[in-house]
Amino acid sequence: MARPKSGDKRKAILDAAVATFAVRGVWTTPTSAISKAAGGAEGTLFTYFASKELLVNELYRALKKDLAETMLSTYPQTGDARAKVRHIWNEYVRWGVANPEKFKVMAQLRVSDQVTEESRAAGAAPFAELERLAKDCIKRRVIRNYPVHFIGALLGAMAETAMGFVAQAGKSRTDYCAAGFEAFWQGIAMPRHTTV
Amino acid sequence: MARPKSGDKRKAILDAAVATFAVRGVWTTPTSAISKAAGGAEGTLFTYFASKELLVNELYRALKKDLAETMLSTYPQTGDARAKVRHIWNEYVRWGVANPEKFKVMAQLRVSDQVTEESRAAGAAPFAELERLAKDCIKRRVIRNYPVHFIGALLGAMAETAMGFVAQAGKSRTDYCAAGFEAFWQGIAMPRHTTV
Amino acid sequence: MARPKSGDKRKAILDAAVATFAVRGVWTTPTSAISKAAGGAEGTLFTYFASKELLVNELYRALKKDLAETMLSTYPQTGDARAKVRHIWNEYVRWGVANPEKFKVMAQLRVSDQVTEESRAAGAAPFAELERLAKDCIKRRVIRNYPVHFIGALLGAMAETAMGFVAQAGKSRTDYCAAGFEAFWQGIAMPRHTTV
Amino acid sequence: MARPKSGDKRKAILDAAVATFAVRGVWTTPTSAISKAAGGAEGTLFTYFASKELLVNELYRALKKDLAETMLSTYPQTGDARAKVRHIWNEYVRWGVANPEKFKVMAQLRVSDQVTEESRAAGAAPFAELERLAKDCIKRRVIRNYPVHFIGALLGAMAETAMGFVAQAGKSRTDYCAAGFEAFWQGIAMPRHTTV
DNA sequence: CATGAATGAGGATTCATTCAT
DNA sequence: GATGAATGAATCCTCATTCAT
Repeated sequence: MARPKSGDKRKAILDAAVATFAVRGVWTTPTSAISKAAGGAEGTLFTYFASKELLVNELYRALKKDLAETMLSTYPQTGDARAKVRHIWNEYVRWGVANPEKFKVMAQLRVSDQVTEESRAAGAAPFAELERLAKDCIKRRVIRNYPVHFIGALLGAMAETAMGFVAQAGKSRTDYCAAGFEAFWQGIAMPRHTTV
Repeated sequence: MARPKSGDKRKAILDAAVATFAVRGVWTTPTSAISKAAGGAEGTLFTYFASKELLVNELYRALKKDLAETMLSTYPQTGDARAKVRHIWNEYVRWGVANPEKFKVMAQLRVSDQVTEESRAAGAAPFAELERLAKDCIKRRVIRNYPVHFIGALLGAMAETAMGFVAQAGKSRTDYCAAGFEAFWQGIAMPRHTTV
Repeated sequence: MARPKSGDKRKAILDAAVATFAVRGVWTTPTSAISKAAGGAEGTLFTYFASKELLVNELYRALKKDLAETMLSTYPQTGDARAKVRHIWNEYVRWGVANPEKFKVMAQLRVSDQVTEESRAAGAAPFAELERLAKDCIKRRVIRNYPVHFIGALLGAMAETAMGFVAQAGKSRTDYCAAGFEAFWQGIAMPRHTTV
Repeated sequence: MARPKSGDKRKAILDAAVATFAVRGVWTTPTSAISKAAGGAEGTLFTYFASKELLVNELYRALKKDLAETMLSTYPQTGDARAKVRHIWNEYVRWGVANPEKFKVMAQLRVSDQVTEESRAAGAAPFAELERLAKDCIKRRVIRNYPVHFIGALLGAMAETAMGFVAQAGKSRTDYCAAGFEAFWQGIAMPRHTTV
C-alpha cells in the first residue's frame, strides 16, 4: 500500500481545524485555511474528510473523546462520592483552561445545527461512567433525586462557567474552580438535617 | 424625523432573522433568506443594516433587551431576596421556553466571534438591576461572597440548562424549573448553621 | 420592478455559450468562459440559468427552436410533396452551413447524457409539421411505408452529412446539397415501375 | 520486450473506459472512475496513457479498429457489388447493436474536439478497402459518381441511424436494418432506364 | 510496475453587497 | 425608499496528474 493514509496527517488537520476555528469561527473559516494551517494541500483535507460538515462532526467526536479521556483516565475508583465528583469537576475545568481553543470550538459546536444527533450520541457515550456515578449517589441519598442527565447538564454548564472565569481571571483572589464546585455540590447535595 | 426608515420593516427583518437563524444557523443562512422571510427585497435589508455583521450585532442587543424587559418588567421591588431571585429565574426560564427560536439564536450568538465587545457590553447593561440585587444579598449575608458576575453567569448557565429540559420534557414528572432554581439557590446561599 | 431580467442578457448568454462551446467543447468550457464571452459577471449567468446543466438543456431547446423556425417559416403550404421536402432539406442544410457553431454544438448535445428526455421531447415538438408531411406522402404512396420517425432520422442524418461536406468543400465541383437530397429522395421514394 | 507493460491491463483500461464513458459521458467521467472500473489503481492508468486526452484518442482508434475488423474480417472478396455493400452495412449495424456502449462512446468521440486529426486519420485508415469498393462501383456505373468520402459518410450516417432504431425497436414489425440498406442503396444506385 | 495519498489549479456555485430602475 | 438584477470575490470540492512507498 503506497503511502498509507496517515493518522498523523488526519490529526494534523483536526488540530489545525481547532486552531483556526478558535480564531475565525467554525462556520466562517474556509477549509483552505485549515489545510494551510495543517501544512498540506487544499485537496488533502478531503481525502481524510469527505466534506467540511463531516470534518466538523468528526472534530466534535474527537473533542468529546479527548475530554472524556482526560476526565476519566485518572478517575479514582475508590473514595467517597464527593471526592469522585470533585475529581471530575477539577479535570473538566483543568481541561478547559488548558485547552482554551478546544473549549471555544466545543462551545460553538454544541449549538451548531450541523452536528448531527449521531455525533452527539457518539460524543456522549464515553461519559457513561459519570451516569453510573450519579445514579449511585442518588441511590445512596448523597444527592437529590434529579434525573441524571439534568445533573450532568448542570455540572457541564457550571463547570464551563467556572472555566471561563478561571481562564480570564488569571491569578485572581477568587478560586473559581473551587467556588464553582462548592456551588454545584451544595446545589445538588441532599440537604442535611443538621450541619456542623 | 430621526428615523425615516420604517421601524416596522426593521423589526420585520429582525424577526425574520431570528426565525431563519433558528432553522438554518446564524452563519449558514444567507441574507437573502432573511429578506425573503421578512417579505422584502434582498437589497432592502441593507438600508436598515449596513452589513450582515451589523445586523447580527443589532440582533444580539435586541434579544438581550427583549429578555431584560421580560425579566424586569414585573420585577417585585419589595419582598425577600429569595423571592426576587426566584422571580428573575422564573421569568428567564419562561422566556426561553416561550421563545425557543430566540433562545436558540442567542445561544449561537453568545459563542460567536462576530458579536463585538461593545455589543456584549450593551447587551449586559439592562441587567444592572440584577447586579444590585446580588450585591445586596451578599452584603446582607444571604448568599455567599462570590463576585457578582460569577453569580450572574451561574444563574444564566443553570437557567438555560433548565430551559432546555423544560422545553423538551413536556409534561414530565420533574419540574425542572423548580429543581434548577433549588440547585442554584442552595448552591449560592450562605450555609446555615442549623437547617430545619 | 428594478432592472428587470433582460431577455437580451439571456440571449447574450445563450449566444456566448454557443460560441464558446463550439470552440472549446460543451463539457470542457467553464461557465466563466461563457460569462466572459457574454460580457457579464460570472454570477450573472446563474440568475438566468440555475446550473450549467440547465443552461445546456435550455440551449438545446433554443437551438432546436431556431432550426425549426428557419425550416418552417418559409415552408410552402402548396406544391408537390417532393418540392416541400426539398424545401425542408435546403433550409436545413443552409442553416447548418450558415451557423456552423450552432451546428457543431447541436451535434455535441445530441449525444450528450445531460440533455434530458424532456428537453429532447420539447426540442422535437416544433417539427410536428414534418411528421404530417411524411404521413401524407406515405398515404399518397409517394414514399415508402417506413415509420415516420425513421424517415425523419434519415433526413436529419443525411442532411447533416451533406452540411458537413458543403461547409468544408467551399466552391467544389460537387453540389453536396443537391446530391444529398437526391440520395435521400431516391432512397425513400416509392420505386416506380417505369422511369423516364 | 517492446511493451513491458501488460497488454491485458491496457486493454482492461480501454474496456473500462468504454463502459464508464457510456454511462457517464466521456467528458464527465473522471479517470478515477475508469481506474476503479478497470480494477486498478488511479495512478496505473497513467503508466499506460500519459494523459486522459491521449487515452481518449487511443480509445477512438481502438474502437475504429475494432469496427473495421468486424466489418472486414468476413468481407466477401467475390460476389456482386450490392452484396458486398450489403455485407458491410449488415456488419456495421450488427456491430452497433451488439456493442451499444462502444457505439455510444464513438458517437461522442466523433463530435469531440479532443480527438485529433491524426487520430481521425488513423481511425479511417482501416476502411480503405471500402473506398476501393466504392471506386470500383462508380467505375462500373453501379452507383452514382459521388465523391467516395461522401458515399462513405452517407453510409455511416444512415447505418448509425438504422442501428439506433434496431436497438430500441426490439422485435418490431419493421426491419430497420433492411429498410435502411434499401434506402441507402436506392439513394446512391445509378438510376436505371427501365425497372422490372 | 502497482498503488493510492498528495497536490493544487480549476470549476461550479453562492452570497454579501451595490446600483440601476 | 423599495426592488431585485448585477457583481465578483470567495467557497467547497473535483480531478488530472505526480510521486513516495
